[in-house]
Amino acid sequence: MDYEKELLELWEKEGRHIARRTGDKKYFITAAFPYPNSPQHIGHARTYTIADVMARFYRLIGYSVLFPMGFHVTGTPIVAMADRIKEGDRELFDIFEKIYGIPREKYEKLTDPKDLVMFFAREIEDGMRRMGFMIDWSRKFYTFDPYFERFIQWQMKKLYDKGYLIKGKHPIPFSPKLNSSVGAHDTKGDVDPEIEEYVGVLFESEFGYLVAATLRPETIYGITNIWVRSDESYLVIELDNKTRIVVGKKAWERLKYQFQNYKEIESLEGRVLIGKRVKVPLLNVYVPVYHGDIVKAEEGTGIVMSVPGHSLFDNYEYSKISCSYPIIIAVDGKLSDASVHIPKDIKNLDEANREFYRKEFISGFHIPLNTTVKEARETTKANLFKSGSAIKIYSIANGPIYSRAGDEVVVKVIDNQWFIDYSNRDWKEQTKQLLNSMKIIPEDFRTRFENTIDWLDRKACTRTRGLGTRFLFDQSQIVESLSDSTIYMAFYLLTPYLNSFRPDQLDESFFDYIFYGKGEPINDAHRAMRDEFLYWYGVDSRHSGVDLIANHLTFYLFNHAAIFDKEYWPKAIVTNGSVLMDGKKMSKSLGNIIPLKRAIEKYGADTIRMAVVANSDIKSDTNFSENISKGIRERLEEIIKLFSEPHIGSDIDDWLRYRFFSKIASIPDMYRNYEIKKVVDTMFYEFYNDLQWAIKRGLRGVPRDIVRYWNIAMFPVIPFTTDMIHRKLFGISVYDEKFELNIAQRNYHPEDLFREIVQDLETLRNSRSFSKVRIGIAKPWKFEVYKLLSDKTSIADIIAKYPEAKELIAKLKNRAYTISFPYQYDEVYEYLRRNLDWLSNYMKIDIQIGEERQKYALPDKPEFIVE
RNA sequence: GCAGGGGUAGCCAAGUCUGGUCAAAGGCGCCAGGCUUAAGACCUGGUCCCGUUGUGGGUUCGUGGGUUCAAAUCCCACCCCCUGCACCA
Repeated sequence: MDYEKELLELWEKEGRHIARRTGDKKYFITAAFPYPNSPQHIGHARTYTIADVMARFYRLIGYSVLFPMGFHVTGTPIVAMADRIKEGDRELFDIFEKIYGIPREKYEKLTDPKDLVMFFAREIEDGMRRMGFMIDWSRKFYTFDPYFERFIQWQMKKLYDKGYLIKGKHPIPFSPKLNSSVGAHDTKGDVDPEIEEYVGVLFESEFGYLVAATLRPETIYGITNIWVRSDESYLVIELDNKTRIVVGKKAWERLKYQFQNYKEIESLEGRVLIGKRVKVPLLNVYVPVYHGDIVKAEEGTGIVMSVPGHSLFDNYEYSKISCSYPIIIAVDGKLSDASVHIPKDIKNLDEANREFYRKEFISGFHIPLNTTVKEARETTKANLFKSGSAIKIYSIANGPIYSRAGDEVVVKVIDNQWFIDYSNRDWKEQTKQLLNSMKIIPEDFRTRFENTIDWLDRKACTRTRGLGTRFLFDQSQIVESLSDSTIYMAFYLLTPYLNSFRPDQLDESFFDYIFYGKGEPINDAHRAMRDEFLYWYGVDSRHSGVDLIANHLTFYLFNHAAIFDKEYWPKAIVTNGSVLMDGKKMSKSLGNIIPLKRAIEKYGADTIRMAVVANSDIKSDTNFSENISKGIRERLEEIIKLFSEPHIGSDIDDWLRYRFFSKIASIPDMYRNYEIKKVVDTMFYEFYNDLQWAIKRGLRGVPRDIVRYWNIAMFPVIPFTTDMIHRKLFGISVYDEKFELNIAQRNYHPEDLFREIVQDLETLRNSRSFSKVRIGIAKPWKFEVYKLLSDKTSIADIIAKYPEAKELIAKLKNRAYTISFPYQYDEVYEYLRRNLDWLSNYMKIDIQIGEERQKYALPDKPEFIVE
C-alpha cells in the first residue's frame, strides 16, 4: 500500500492533523491514552479507530476538531517490567521476541523505566501515525511530567477541600522479600492476588485470646469446641500494648504483616492448650480446646472454631469424639446436618463442604437469630466487632502466589492509606446528574454506569511505589494510576503553552485561573490556556473499552462532577467491545497477538481500520481474521479499479445516481449515532451491489459526482484510499471537502422494479429451460389498487370501489397493510418496452410484453408465460 | 452472592428500542454452473421442509404461556451461556 505512506508524508507536510479553531462549532474527542509497556496489537486499534472516524466525520461537517494523545506511565507495571529485564526474565524475553519481534539488543538496555517508556511510546506513536489517526501530536505529554504532577496535585487539593479525600487502614498484597506491594505483573505466572476478609473471633483463655479465623461467623451459635494442633507451636502476641492474642507460630509468619504494633510475648506448645476451656463471645459459654488433625498450622490462624453441625471438616473430626452437637440452621424447613453430607471418599471432603456451605448460605434459615443465614452473618459479624470480640484477618484467596523474588505473597495492612471517597452520597448524587445529562453509546450500558456509581466505595488512591505524581499530603507516596487519569483531558489544552513556565509556578491559583477564571492571568500564555479551556472544554466524546466502565470511566464522571462546572462536563461516552483473533481472546499464552505494525504492513492501514471498526456492532466483540482482512483488501482494490476507469455517460447513470444519493442522505446520521458498521454496509457493500447491477446494464465508468461523494462519505473510515482517489481524479484533498448534501433526489426509479423482474425471470430460468417468454403486466386497475393501498386507504373502501380487488388483497395478506408502490401502469409498460432489447439479449431468449392473460399478475410481479 | 450482557437457520452474525415489506441482511462453509489445460482466485445461482412452469403450502428465531387482525420483535414465567466485582493497568 505504497500510496498510504506517500499520503502520510503529504498530510504531515500540509499539517492536516493540527487542530485548528475555525468557528464556534467544536468537537473535542479523546480516547484512553495508552500505557506504554509493550507495542500495540490490533486489539488496541479499535477504540482509537472509532475515535478517529468520529474526529474525521466532524471535521468534514465543518467542526473544529481536537483529537489529542498522551501517554500514561503511572504505576508499577513499567517499573516491574524494567526490573524483569534487569533480572533477565526468560518469559518476558520470549514475548518480546516471539510475539513482537523486537531484537534482543534493543530491549535488553531498557532497564531504566524511563527508557522503557520512551521506547514503547515511540513505537506506539509510530503505529498510530501509520494508522492515519488525525491526532494532534503537538499536545502530547507523559504522566511523569513535572507539570502534570502539579496539575494532579491541584486536583487532589480540590478533592481534599470538598472532603472527598480520607485516610484509613487498608489491606494490600505484599511480598516481604521485595518489600513492596505486588500486582499481577509482580508474580510468577501473572496471577492477580485476591484478598479475602475473615472474621477473627476472639476466645478468651488464660493465655490471652485464641483467634479463630472464619468466613461464617454466624455458625458460632453451633460451636462445640476449639481445634488446635498439639504438635505445633503457638505464640502469645500483644497488640497495641493491650490485647493479648494466641495464634499458630507458622500462621503468624504470614499474619504479622497485618498488624502495625505488636510484641511477641512467649511461645507455647500446642499440647499446653489442649483441654483448656475458652469463653465464647456473644454466647458467654465455655467450650474445651481439643487437638484436631484437620487443622493446618500455617493456614488462617492455626486455630479453628469447631461447628460439627455445619462444617463437614469439623463434623468428620468431631465424630471421633462424640456424635452429639447442636444444629442451628434449617434448609427447606428441615434441620441441616453436616453429617448427612460427608462423602464416601474422604478426598472429596473439600468439594462437598463447599457445596454444603453454599446451600446453607443461599437458602439457610438461622434458628437462634430467627432469620436468614445471610442476614444472620451480617448481624453476628457486626455484634462481634461491636463487642470487641473480633478482629479482621485477611488472606490471599487464590493463594499460594509467589512473587517475582520467589517468596509467598502475603497480606499487609497499611494504616496511612489515603482514599478517594466515592461512597459519599452527595457526590454520588451529583455524578448521577452528570450521567443523566450525557449521551452514552451504546445506550444499553447506562444502567451499568448507574450501578457502578451506586456500588463504588472508597478507592485507595496512593501507592508506595511506581512512576507518577507524588501525593500532595504524603510526598512519600505516589498517586495511584486510576486516580491520576480522571481529568487529564483538560491538560491537553495546556501543553502547548507549558514551556513559558517553570513547574513550581503551577500553584493552586495558577490552575484556579485557568479552570475557574479566578484572579488574573500572569502572562499571555496563561491567558491563552484559559482561552483554550473555554473554547474546547467539555469533552464531546470520550472513547474507551467496555471493560473500563466499572472503574476509569466512572471515576472520570465522579471527578468531573466534583471539579468542573456544569458547562464543562463531558457530553458523551462511547465504549466498544474488544477484538478477538479468529474468535478467540488474544493472549500471550495462546501467542495469537498480532502486532499492529505487522498487520498494517501486510494489509494496509485502511483495511485494518475497516476490519476493526466495521465488522460488528460497536458494543460487541469484533472478530479479526486473515480471511476478513483479505476480503476487505480485495474489495478495496476492486473499488479503486472501478473508480479509476473514465466515465462515459450511459442510460443507467441516472438510476445509479438515484440509488447512491438516496443512500448517502442517511450517512451523516449514521455517523452521528456511531453506526459505523451501517455506514460501511451501506456505502461499501450495498452500493457495490448496485454498481454490479449497473455494470450489467451498461455502465461505463462511475459518474464523477458519485465518486466524489463516495470518497467524502467513506473518508472517515478509509482516509488513505479515498484521499488517494480524490487527489488523482479531482486534484484536491478530501480534507478540503465538506460533507454537505443539497442534492434533490428522487424517491423511486422504475429500474428498481425492472431489476426485480429480471431476477424473477432468472429464477424461473434456473428451474426450467425455455426459449420464449411473454411478460404480462398486471391490468391497470391493479395498479390503482396498489396506489390506494400505498395511500393507506381503508380496505373496505377499496373493495367498494373495485369489488374484484377482494381476491387480490386476500392474496397479499399482511403485505396489504404496508405496501408502498409508486409506479403507474404506463410507466412500467413503457420502461419494460424500452429495455426489451437489452433483456432479450441478457437472457438470451425471445421476449415479448403485453397485458396479463391469466389473473395472477401483480403490479410488481408480472406473469411469465413461457414456451 | 451482587451487577451487566446474551441465546436467530450447518457456523459466525444483523434484525428486537420504533410489531406488518422477515423464511429473516451480510459473511463463512457447502452444492451447481461460468472462467481456466487444471487447481486456486474470481463471477453467477442455490442452500429450513414439501411442492413446483416463478408470484404456492408447511414449520422456524432458547423453552412455555399471553397481548394483537399480525410477534424474532411487546408482556409474564422458566432454562442455559458469557463478563465484571476494585485499589490493578
